[in-house]
Amino acid sequence: MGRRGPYVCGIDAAMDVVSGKWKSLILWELHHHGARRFGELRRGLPGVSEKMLAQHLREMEEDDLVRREVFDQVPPRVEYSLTDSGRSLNEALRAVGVWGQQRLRRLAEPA
Amino acid sequence: MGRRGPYVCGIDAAMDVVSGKWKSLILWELHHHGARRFGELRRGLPGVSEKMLAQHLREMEEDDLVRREVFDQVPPRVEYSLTDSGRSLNEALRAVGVWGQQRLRRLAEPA
DNA sequence: ACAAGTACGCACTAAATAGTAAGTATGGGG
DNA sequence: CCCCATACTTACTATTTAGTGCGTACTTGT
Repeated sequence: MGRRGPYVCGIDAAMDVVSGKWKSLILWELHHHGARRFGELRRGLPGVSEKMLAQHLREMEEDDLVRREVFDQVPPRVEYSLTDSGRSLNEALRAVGVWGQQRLRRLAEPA
Repeated sequence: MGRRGPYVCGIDAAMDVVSGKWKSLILWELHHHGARRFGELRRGLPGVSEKMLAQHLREMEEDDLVRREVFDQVPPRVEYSLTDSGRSLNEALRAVGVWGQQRLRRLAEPA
């Protein structure tokens, strides 16, 4: 899929790992719910398909943003949580989220 | 192109306007060079095609991130600069850029 | 016996995004 | 006269990304 470098600067390197329709939302979900199972995440992200969710989680695992823990049970149980790197990325995105909320307000009030 | 809403949260609303291979870099270029002409931007973003640059600039103008000024001269002169909204988005992205630089360091030192 | 829930993988299709090459109008330089 | 530069647009193609639906293996519930 994506490129994983070479990057011309930090923003470039960061945007590469968050670009993907659901990645920032996955980060957010995991951040404020802690560990979540595949199905919980799916229900928390209305509209995501199983395929995309799995694919994004794989990539984020490869990029060391999320940790995947498999419990040897039946029915299968798999939990996802943020790594330190994922947590700090999510924090770095906070200011962006605030900007986005202002944008939402601007869009809502056409003045 | 994209969606321009509806958005489930601020991050979503913000990511929508910065997603695009060059948008964050355009923001950065305009931020630390001030007003720039089309050709200057193109030369400042190695690898961008004229088509993509024009397309991204149109979208960013629509999203009120950049301002476009046309000078009635021959040969044509068009200048792009950040709006207040674009400037504040760029500031919000600063933390993300810092995170990305750390990632670059991690990628460089495979330790 | 049969459907549901679990966490996916795979094949196929559709849609979005990006690249390439050419064309537009104008004036200056060789 | 022809080419270069400016700032694009358009047409066509290629690549990437996303959506749909089915299959898997096992267990509990009806």
